[in-house]
Amino acid sequence: MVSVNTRWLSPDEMAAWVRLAAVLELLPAALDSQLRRDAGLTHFDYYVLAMLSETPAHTLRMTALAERTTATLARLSHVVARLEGRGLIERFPCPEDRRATNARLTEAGWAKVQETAPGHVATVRETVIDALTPEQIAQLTEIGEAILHRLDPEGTRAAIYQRYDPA
Amino acid sequence: MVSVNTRWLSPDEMAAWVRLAAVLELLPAALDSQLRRDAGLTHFDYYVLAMLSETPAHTLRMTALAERTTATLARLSHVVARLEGRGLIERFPCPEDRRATNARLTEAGWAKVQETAPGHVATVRETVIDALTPEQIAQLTEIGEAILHRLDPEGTRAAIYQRYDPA
DNA sequence: CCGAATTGGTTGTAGCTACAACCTACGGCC
DNA sequence: GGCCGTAGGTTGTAGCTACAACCAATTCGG
Repeated sequence: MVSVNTRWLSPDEMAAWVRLAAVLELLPAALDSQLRRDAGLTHFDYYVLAMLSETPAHTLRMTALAERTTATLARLSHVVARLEGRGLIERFPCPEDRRATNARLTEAGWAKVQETAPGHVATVRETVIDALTPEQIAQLTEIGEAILHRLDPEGTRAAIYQRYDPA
Repeated sequence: MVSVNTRWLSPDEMAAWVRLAAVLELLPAALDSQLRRDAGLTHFDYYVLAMLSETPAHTLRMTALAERTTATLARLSHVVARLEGRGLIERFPCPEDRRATNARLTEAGWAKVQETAPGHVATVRETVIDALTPEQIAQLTEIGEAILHRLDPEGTRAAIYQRYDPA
């Protein structure tokens, strides 16, 4: 099964990949640890709350929420169940489609987002945004776009980011 | 505790961050799933074996291995214990320092790396490297460097990548 | 309409990671 | 040369994710 003529990485490619791999390992840990320390939330928990907070009624169907957070429905179901247990989210059956479930931010959940957001944004600035020049920000957008196009050609899972178009 | 004047992200910054966050979520999953399917290894398992395979004697002290894989010693200890149970790695006390433990690739472990590497490299090419132009590869190296400098100013945890210098 | 396939979601469980507690060996220092 | 602090690792456990099995509601073909 082993290909006899693998195209190995050139030194330039290796340099880029090794750094990306290290970022992949360290950055999620850094984000998680700030949010856990300051708000008792994982990064994914926060993302779920944040996505709900950006809608007019602070409400989304589970499937829509799963798309916006690039998660599987199973994972989302577990996470929302925990957040519901903590009183930050409430679930109720969708009137239009009786298969579906809506998730809505509670008052406490909305308050949690508002008090957590500044610290999170500050961390993102410190570790990523403020480390880069404006040109690099633009380059990173293009690079991210290119990689996501390979990871998810249909754009079904990560459809959200298209709303944030720099143009 | 909430800062009254948070510097929120501009549209350009938001565009870059949202894409990076999506990559952070999807890329590790893609790498893990290929390696799990084709070799029964997690991406971290593979990294551990790969780092050992790059040394002359296929041997490293646990602490050194932890640095090269940017992991905590506790995590590495669990992982190596599992890989040892599968016969891919063996541990033995370090002669020079009786506190220390050496980890060495077994024959089977070395074979595993050789048969797994091509498929892994192919995945890295498909999802990242071949999606980018040579200019973008260079830009990604710089961007990764800048972010890592914030995540780990001392360079203690991710010292390895300095060996792969494009210059 | 009626049955099959599909959509929307939940739950059980195995496996990995983080965190903290713990143990042994080495080094300095007086 | 004994004591304290630190370095090097291991282990126990709680919590999160992935995977697969499962169930109910809807849609579609004939």
